[in-house]
Amino acid sequence: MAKSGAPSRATSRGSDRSEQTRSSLIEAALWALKEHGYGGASARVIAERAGVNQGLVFYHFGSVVNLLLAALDNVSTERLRIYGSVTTGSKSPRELVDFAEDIFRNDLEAGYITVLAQMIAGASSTPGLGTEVAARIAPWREFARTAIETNLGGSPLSEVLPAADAAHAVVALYLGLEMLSHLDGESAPALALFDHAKRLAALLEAMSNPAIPKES
Amino acid sequence: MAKSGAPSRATSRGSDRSEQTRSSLIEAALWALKEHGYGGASARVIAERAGVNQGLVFYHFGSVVNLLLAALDNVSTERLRIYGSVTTGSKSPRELVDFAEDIFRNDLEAGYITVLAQMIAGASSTPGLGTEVAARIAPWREFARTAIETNLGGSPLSEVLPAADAAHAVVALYLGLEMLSHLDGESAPALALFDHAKRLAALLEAMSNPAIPKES
DNA sequence: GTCTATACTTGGATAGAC
DNA sequence: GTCTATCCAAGTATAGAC
Repeated sequence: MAKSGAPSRATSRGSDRSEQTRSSLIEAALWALKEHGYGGASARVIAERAGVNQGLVFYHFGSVVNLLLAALDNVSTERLRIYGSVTTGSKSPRELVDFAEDIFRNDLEAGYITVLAQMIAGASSTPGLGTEVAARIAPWREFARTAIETNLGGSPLSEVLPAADAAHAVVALYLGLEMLSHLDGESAPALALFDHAKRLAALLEAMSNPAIPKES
Repeated sequence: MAKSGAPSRATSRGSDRSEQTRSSLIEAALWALKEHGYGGASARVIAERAGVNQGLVFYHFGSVVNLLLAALDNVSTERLRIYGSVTTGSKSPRELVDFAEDIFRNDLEAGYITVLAQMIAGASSTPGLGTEVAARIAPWREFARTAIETNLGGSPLSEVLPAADAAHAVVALYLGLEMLSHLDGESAPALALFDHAKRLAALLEAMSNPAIPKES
């Protein structure tokens, strides 16, 4: 049952040489998506960035699209690993906005939303890609829904605006803000919105508890 | 100073043969953007749809990107021609949401937002395209700002949320909702949001005028 | 001035080397 | 099993025909 060629270091499964090229290709794919968008994320560009032969994209992933999906998979799991643990605990509207801002800033800086937006937009150009992308970002959307649900579930706001619809709006807003930020080359207008949202949330809290300054 | 070749019908400037191919190319370009996205809007695909030789794209527009920008120009002017006249008149928040919904439904159906989103996303792949697109959609954004400004300028909401920032959010939301609608193949969740928004607007109105059922 | 046939470039994919 | 050299298709652009 000996694996095959090189007998030297058969420790990690799948030969760590293979694993190395795979991961460097994935990293390069993410870079390409952020830097050159979906249209500029070609096998050649990605391979050059990774410092490997262009054909390896197809050997390891079968197609460029599959590589991009694998990259998206990586981002998704990494993202959920970071934020998944923070989702617990009931928050006030203001704290929830703070939380949302943290995530947005972080995602924006890391380029996660760029990757997401480019993959969604690119799905229009590549038959069959849409459902794949949709499946992969379903956890993102579910995370948003849960965060809103568990933190505003009891609030009167949830009566007039169901968590599922609110989450849909939030995700859409994230996407749109990213695209405009990217287009304009500045994220200030997007970030300003969170300040306003915080003020609105504070107002909302004040209205819910009209005259209860402290209750510990 | 005779123009040149065909003397037969020199009525419309630029020879109407030329004008005809130009307009059919623009129409085909819009179709391609909606149907196949930025990445699928190639000279060959567009020309085939228009029923003309592929080289004409470059003769008439210089490059594919220029053709796409011309198409975006067409959409922009058409859109402003339709909505520009409706912008006047002060509306209540509820009426404003109604107005926004009308525009969104119309734009979505016509595919205008798709074209917009694809061009913005595609700008990441094509150097220099970003500024061109930004310049062309500036009127769209200005229109949103003005509509909010003139209709909610006096409202207490404008104190905590400036019209410029609100417009930014609205445009971003439009873009994001379109992308998700396109991805999921359904626009119901997006449209549901307008119902909620209408209810919220009604609530807002009721809160502003606590106990004035009629004043005619 | 308008259009077509052709040249050139880039990108996806695989047959075959190691 | 891993990778490279090579092939083929698609895309942009232009030289030259009408």
